[in-house]
Amino acid sequence: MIKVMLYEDNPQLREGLTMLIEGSEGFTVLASFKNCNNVLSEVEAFKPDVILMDIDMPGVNGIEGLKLIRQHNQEVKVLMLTVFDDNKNVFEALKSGANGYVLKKTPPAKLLEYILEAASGGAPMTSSIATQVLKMFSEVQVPQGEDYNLSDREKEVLQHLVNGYSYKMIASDMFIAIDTVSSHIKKIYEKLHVNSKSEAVAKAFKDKLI
Amino acid sequence: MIKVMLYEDNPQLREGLTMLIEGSEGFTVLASFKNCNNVLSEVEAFKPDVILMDIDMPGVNGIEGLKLIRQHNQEVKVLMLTVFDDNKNVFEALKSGANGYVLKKTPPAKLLEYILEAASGGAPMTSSIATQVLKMFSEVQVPQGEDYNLSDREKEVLQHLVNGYSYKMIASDMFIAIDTVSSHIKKIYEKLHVNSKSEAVAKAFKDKLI
DNA sequence: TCTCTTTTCACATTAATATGTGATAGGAAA
DNA sequence: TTTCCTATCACATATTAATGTGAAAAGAGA
Repeated sequence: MIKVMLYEDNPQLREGLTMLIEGSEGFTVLASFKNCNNVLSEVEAFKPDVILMDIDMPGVNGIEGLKLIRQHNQEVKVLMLTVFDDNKNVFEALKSGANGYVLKKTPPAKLLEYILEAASGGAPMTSSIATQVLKMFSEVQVPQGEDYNLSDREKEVLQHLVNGYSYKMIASDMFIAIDTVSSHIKKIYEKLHVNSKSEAVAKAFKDKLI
Repeated sequence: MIKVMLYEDNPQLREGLTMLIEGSEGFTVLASFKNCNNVLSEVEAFKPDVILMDIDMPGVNGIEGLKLIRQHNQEVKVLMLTVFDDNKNVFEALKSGANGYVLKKTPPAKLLEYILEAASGGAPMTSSIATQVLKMFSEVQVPQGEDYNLSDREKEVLQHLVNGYSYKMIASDMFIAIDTVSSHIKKIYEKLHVNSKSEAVAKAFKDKLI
């Protein structure tokens, strides 16, 4: 028996969902609320398996509610329920530890399937949400950080610069003369098109050379 | 009719998949290959709707193949196919623009459903993959980089350091004396526990102060 | 073989940085 | 009101960094 809790401000939808879930074999609704104002004590009291969480609610909304829950409870599965698949909320919810994200227009049968999937450790997502999630990943595209053709020795020196070493320290660390360090650094600056240590360090971070 | 291309090194599986897809109403296999060595010209020649791409292949593997494809073609849907749901590959594939990620143990009927879903712009994912993807999101948590209590003016100076400005440039940019810049930087070094520009810049990047 | 790149070193000079000490003024907090 | 922090500026000095010029050896590649 999967124990469900419901957070949804619309009374009709709240009733409808309750009836749907209660009327299905293997599911039960422990309680339902119209906002997350007392989410912590409620979840603590009812100990549900899955929480259906609307995002747009007056008072403490669904995302804030999720965050509150996750501060104390990593176990309970939280399935976000929303009308819109807008990017910002999706990202925020997933980042905050949601276990799934489905649209309200999901057909009843599918919704029960999603609840079951969440309860058993899956990550149910409406297709349009999954597409968005993938898009977020591909937007993380590292802009193919240029290579600048640094030689091995030059990379080594750059790494030392990033670590905040002075020429003298680099020289002693690499067992070479300070003038050699200077030579390498001249070459590095030339290749990176910079002319100071801090610019080189910044570029190393930005282009993920290190 | 959904036009599918297949990259899979195992001959049995390649044959099996071909038969499955060819034998299904509305699907056709344009061609299949055992590695991605010539993926660009092949995709260019056949213009498939969906590519089923194995990850572990000798020669150019599936992830490299995907990257190659995405350099020239953003349209074709690429569905990654693999035995393992290991974290590194999943992330790399999604980041590189995969449209879905399914395990080989997926039942045939489900696989066809996934292909269809990919073709129509969805993002099919095996449940275990979706769970992983969500986990990645919640791990993105920025570890709340320390604050160091830099004053506004100090943050401004630090930003200039990160941009590679010299004391002189900062002074002229902020309309203050170079000695004032020096004072600010002394204070910054004190607060960040460093004692050089490049260390400060590195720390700024590492702790996301800028 | 010749050329190019990398790695190494040296000497020299100017510019920039790091650091110390000290001072003034305004605003916020105790 | 006194104290603390911030922001400003000044002077001084030692260290470090940036840049130029030049050179030699080793290895890769044409």
